[in-house]
Amino acid sequence: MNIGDVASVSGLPAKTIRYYEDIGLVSPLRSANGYRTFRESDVHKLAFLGRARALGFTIENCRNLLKLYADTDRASAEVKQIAEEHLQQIDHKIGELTEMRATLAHLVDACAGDHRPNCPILADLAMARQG
Amino acid sequence: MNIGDVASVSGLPAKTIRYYEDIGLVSPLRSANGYRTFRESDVHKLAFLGRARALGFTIENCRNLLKLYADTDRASAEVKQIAEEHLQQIDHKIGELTEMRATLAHLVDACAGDHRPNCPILADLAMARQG
DNA sequence: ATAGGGGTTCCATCTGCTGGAAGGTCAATA
DNA sequence: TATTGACCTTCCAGCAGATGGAACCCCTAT
Repeated sequence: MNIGDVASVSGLPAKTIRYYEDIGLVSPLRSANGYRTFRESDVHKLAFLGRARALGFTIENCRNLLKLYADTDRASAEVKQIAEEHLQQIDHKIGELTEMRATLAHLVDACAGDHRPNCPILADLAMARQG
Repeated sequence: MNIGDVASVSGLPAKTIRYYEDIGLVSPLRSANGYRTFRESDVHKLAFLGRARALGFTIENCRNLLKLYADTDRASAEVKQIAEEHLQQIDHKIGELTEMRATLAHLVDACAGDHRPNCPILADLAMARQG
C-alpha cells in the first residue's frame, strides 16, 4: 500500500503519516522507487494512532500505548494508569475551560453590544475583577 | 519601572513581557543603559493582556481588544462579537473534551487494571468501535 | 511527448511562549 | 577598588504536532 491509500483508509493525512514515520511511530518498508510501502501491520498501527490521538493522548502516550499493545504480556494496569492520568488531565482542562466560559459568558451577557462605546468586557479586562 | 518590577506587578514572566514587545503588543521606552522602562500605561496594557490571555483569548484577539480598548469611540458590538466567537470556541472545545472524557472513562472503567494482559482500552484503540 | 496524479525530500511556519548562553549594568560590600 | 550578585540585554534553540510549499522524481494513459 502506498501512502495515499493508507491516508484514505486510516483517515490520517499523508503529511501526518510521514511525520509519524519521522518520529519513529511507524516504519514502513520502501519499494525500489523509494515509495513507502505499508504492510497491514503498519496500517493497523496508524489506525491505532489515529484513535489514540482522537482521544487526546499525547504522542508520547501513543508511543507507550503502542509498546504495551505490542507486548502481549503487559499488565493491563500499566495501560489503565496511562489512561487514568490522561483522564485527569482532560478533567483539568474541562475545569479550566468551564471557568473561563462562566466568566466570559457573564461579561458577554453584561455587554449591550450596540453602537455605544461603553463595554463591560473591556472594563473587566482593564482592571482587576472585584468579585 | 524595570521589567522585573513589571513582571511581579503584572504576574507575567519577564520572558513573556519581552515576547509581547517583540510581537508589538507593548512598546516600553528604553533608558540610557538599554533597559526597558515601562510607563503606567504599559503596565496597564500588560495587565490587560494577562487577563485576556487568562480568559483564553488568542494573541490576535488580544491585539484587537487592545485596539478597541484604546479607541474610546468603538462600538461595544465589536468587542462583544470577539467575545462571543471566543465563547463559541470554548464551548466547542469543552464539547470535544467532554466526548473524549466519556469514551475514555468508559474504557478505564472496563479495564481491570491488574497484572493480566487483557485490556479493553487497547482493544478499543486497536479496532474501530462498534457502538 | 506530454499531462496528470501519484510519490519524494527538505525547509519554513504556526501558537505562545520558555530555556539557556554570553555578556552588559548597577548597588553594595569586603 | 575589586568583586560579588542580582539585575538587565540579545540571540538562538526548542516544545507539540503537525501543516504548507517548493522542487523534484515516477508512472500510466493518451
